[in-house]
Amino acid sequence: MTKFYLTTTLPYVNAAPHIGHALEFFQADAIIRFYRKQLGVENVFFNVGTDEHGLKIYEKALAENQTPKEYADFYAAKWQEFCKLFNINYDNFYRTTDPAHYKAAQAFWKACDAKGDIYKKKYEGLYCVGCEEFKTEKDLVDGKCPLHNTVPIQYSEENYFFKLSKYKEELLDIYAKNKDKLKPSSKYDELINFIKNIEDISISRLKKNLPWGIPVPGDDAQVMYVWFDALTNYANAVGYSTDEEKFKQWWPVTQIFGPDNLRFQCAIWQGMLLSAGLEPSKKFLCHGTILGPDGRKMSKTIGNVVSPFDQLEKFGYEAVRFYMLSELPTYGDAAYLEPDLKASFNSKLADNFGNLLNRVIHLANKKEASINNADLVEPEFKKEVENRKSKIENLYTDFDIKLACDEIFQLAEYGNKYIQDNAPWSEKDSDKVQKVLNNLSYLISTVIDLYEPIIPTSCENARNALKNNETIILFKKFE
RNA sequence: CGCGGGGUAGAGCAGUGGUAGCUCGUCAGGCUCAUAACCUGAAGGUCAUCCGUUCGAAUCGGAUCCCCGCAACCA
Repeated sequence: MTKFYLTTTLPYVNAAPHIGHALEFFQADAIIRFYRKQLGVENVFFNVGTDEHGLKIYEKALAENQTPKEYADFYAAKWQEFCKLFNINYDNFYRTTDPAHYKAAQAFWKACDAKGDIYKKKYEGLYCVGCEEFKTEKDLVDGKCPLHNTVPIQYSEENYFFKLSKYKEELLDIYAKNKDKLKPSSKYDELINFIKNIEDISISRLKKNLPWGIPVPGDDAQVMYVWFDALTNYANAVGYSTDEEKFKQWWPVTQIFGPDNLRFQCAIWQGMLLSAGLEPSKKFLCHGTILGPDGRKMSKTIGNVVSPFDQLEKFGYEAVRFYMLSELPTYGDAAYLEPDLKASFNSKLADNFGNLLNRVIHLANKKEASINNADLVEPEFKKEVENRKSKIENLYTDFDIKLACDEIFQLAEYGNKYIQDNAPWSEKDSDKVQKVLNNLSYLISTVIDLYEPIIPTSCENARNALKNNETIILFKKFE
């Protein structure tokens, strides 16, 4: 049986979830719900979690008079709450402070080390805490990190390095042979460019400077660089180093992440996998950035930040989710516009889909027609619905969520056209009425199935209403 | 020449070589089962500009102009 394993990136626990996270989680959750339907729940695995080490967290925790662990616990709980509020139905919530993660990350380290890919090097450099990264003089502008506008800390350390450069050719080869590994293809050149200039990376820090990390195996003076330990989670989550059978079943992973993660997920992490002797990730989905209503990047200074919690309160999780999945481009940047959210909800869900459901049930009750009999659906009608359905399923399979939504909308619209053309309300022949309404009930149940990954709660309500011939207002329109 | 994304109907977007599409909005008509919903038709674009490749370009190449991201929160 085919297995499907999907993971989001693990958000760094130094801030509350924002609308961009919501996008990533929505997309992942929609994809996973689709695959659960296709393959069965036992054949899909959905991993999310939190990244909880590193200097930034250490410093923030100290500033708030907490231990780093307390600080991380607080935020991890917040993220779990976030998932609950937005109905993100994960199979596993991974925390990098989990003791099991320590072991697995160390096992991963040892595997790379055994391959001869980890070496010690004295490093004198400027470290930017914001980036969690060493900088060279030419990275700096006026002695400051251009990304964070801060003066980097002068470090002189002997650290462990990972021979990432060793895998340059192999990585290039992998991508040359699998150009569709990364979606969207527009990111491909950027990635190749990065890999061509790839260098070995520092993967540890001195423990006396940074106690908040996973100990390097066999060297108590050092802890792993946060990125190194965090990335291994994708493998560890499905049993790397602890349950080989399980791991074999699920690996390789499909990953979804934002544009800033491209190099980490597609280059560095893939190099680590090669070193550890594991298969590279199966597929990468790189979503876009949600911009403020003014079309610019969200910023507190400008004041164009959209909060997922505010949106939830205002519109409910499904309207927000529907808007972000069906209206915004799946892979491009897009502005978050509340008027568009309302308009798309009103027209596509309430007027188109909800209203169709309502009028069909109304008519069926009024005309005493029995519906929901899939065997009696007219072949030609059935064929039309099935054709559209398989087209939509293909779009889902290719992770083109927005395009799939467009087609589902068209299918419901087809139902509205059909009922209009056949006008069962003025039809005298009760057999004909019966047929038309039964056909429509079949179409509606197909729409319900196809929309379910996007708006699960409403689809369940719709299914119940259809089954019990209850007329309901499925979607209440926004003012 | 720092890196990258983008400029397609009033708005938001699809569309990577073959007669310009979708949703919303607007206008006109129809229907009346339904959440003032539904259906039909129409108006509206020289696909940023220029040059080139091609039988043929929104789509490929070059140049130019403009917008956006690459400081903090952060996908």
